[in-house]
Amino acid sequence: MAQQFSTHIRVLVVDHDINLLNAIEKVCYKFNYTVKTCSKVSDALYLLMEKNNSFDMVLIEAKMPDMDSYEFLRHVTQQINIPVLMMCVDGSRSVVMKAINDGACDYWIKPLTEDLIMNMWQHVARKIWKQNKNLELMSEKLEVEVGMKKGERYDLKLPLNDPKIEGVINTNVKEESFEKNNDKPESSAKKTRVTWSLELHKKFVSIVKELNVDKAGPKKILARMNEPGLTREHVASHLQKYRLYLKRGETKKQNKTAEATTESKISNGSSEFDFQAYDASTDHHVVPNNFIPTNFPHQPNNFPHESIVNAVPVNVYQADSEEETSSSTSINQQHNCNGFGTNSIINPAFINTLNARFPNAQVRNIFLAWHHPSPNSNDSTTSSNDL
DNA sequence: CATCGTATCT
DNA sequence: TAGATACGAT
Repeated sequence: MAQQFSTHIRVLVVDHDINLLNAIEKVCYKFNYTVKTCSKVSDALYLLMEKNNSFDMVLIEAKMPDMDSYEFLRHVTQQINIPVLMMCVDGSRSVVMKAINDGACDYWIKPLTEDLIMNMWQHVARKIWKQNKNLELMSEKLEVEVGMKKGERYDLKLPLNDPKIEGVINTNVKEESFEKNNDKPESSAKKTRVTWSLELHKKFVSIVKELNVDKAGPKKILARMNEPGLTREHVASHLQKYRLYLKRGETKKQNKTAEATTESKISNGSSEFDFQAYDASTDHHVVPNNFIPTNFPHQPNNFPHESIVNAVPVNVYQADSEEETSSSTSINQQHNCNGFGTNSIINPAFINTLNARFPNAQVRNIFLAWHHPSPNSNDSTTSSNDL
């Protein structure tokens, strides 16, 4: 069963310890990953650059002799945009947080177990899903089986286990590249509504900062974002909001220093910013160890997923430390906005991707089930041989 | 013209 | 509220 999970995932493993590389490689074979190992960061970089799109994810040791792994991490997550997992014997909190802040999607404390590797495909799946989410456009809700037209999105009332899902997927696969064809004829281009996920926003912010304090125009930002489907208008609109947010932040700061004493702030509920934990520069979106991420992929309760234990994923909506934010927004509420909820929106492009990556129907369904837990998913694969 | 910034709409 | 759209300015 485990083999199905990892089908077609290509992973690059980087570590100075050849023995470990061999061990990992072996386990990767066992779970059917396509794996390439190298013992130097520079080699890894070269491999990634040489031919892009040749790997789906990277697993790298945090302390490498020849080059700073974190630099590598930042580069890969930002420029190449594939998930990077870090691993190290050092599991101290600061180190882990640094890794996560720099973009690592997980952190494994050595010694590793087979389970970690067995489950690492999930990071790729997650990434794909998030990307899909960013491009989401909510057009008219259609019946699943009726009138599918190019470029439209479908509101799949995900009936899990419903054999129709298979049909839908296959049907949609036929029409590919709906964003490539610029059919002029009378097509009233549907404007996509972009959801600025935290990830996307962080990317945005880092680009704005890098592009310098000054006028980072929508055009330039867009160019560096390199996100298919994203338009200048999208960026412009977001930039406007972001600037507003920055302004509010400043005035707030002033008010704050003015009233040094008598804090007494019960966050008057009103105008405290909720602009989605905006400010990717601070650390407060990182939460302590053993926090279970709630904002993504709800897994069926018994889904094998021990790897997250060591991870320190992000929960955007978790109150930030510096002030008790508008507390009333419960995390549970956020669940609905974030996950697939009851009605899931899935677009054809995403289905294509999903289908390509997980040709096995069962795996796809598991992936979908991931967002739509159902009581009858049973998994009990557990093996933990130390490497 | 293209792009940007702001106001306004949904 | 977040994101899209309209529109005048540069």
